[in-house]
Amino acid sequence: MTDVGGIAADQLASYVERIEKLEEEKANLMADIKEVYGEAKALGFDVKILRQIIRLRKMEEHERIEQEEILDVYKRALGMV
Amino acid sequence: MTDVGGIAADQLASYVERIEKLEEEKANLMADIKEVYGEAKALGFDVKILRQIIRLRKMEEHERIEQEEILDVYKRALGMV
Amino acid sequence: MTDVGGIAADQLASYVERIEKLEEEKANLMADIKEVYGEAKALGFDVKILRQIIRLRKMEEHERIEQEEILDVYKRALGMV
Amino acid sequence: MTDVGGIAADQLASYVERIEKLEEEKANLMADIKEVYGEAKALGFDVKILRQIIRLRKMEEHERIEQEEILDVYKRALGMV
DNA sequence: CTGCCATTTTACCGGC
DNA sequence: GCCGGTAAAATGGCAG
Repeated sequence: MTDVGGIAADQLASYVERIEKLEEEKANLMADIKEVYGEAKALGFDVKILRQIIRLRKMEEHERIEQEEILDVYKRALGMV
Repeated sequence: MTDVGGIAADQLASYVERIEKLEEEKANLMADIKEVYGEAKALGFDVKILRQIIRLRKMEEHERIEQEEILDVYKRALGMV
Repeated sequence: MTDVGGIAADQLASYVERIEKLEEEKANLMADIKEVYGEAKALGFDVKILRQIIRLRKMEEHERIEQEEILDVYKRALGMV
Repeated sequence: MTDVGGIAADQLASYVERIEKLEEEKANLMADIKEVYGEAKALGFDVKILRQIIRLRKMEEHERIEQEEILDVYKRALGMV
């Protein structure tokens, strides 16, 4: 299982590489996002509020999903499958 | 400053859109990363350790050494050898 | 600063102890909470929903605070101190 | 099962109360812990490392050793010496 | 027993 | 330089 002498070392290296590549892309995106916030700020928008907006819009979706889940739970509880 | 009446509303909408688009891409990447960890796990690698490796490699070498040294000092002070 | 040979070792040990003690109490509380959820579940309540209730009630308070904060931000933005 | 009409409503309210009370105590403890870390920091201790220590001490000794060993194996496999 | 979701914890980043 | 809040990582519980 964990004999990382032999070909497993190559596999391990491969996984590490793939993850690091993806993480780098992610870091770039995060930097982009930050930049956008910076721009907005430079134009006078309140970043804190802006973040709240983003969060709320995300939540609205989640909330909808969640509501559906609750509904579903109750349906099941009532045998309405 | 924050009078979001007039063209500013458009700007605000634009920023929100841009951010949400970037965040979506980010979410996708995160899903990809998760998937890679899943693969590695399926082949018998220890995911927890793998994450540690990724974390360690993110640090500058000297920084990592330094932290390990401090940790060691604390361990000795506490008799954790 | 970090010469942990000498009295500093005692200090360090003291901090570690204090933290561990508090963490233990916290762990106990968490166990208690879990137990309560377990009881409720045993009586037929849906734990997931119950958690949502708790979360919502907590949020309502936070939301209120948050609203006040936003209001404050806008007041400041408008020079209404 | 989840018909919360009748006496069950009282039960539900009771559970909510109990949980909220426990959560409040938990919040207090968390504040205390934070305070202790703050004190330690004020005296020159490295909080981040201190947290690592606490985490390490939470593990069983042999478990900790084992993890360190696996980590070492992975490091070698990746040429991180 | 595995994968998923929620919770908790850690680290980061900005303002004061 | 610290402190607060905010987001990411990691851990743990639960269901299927």
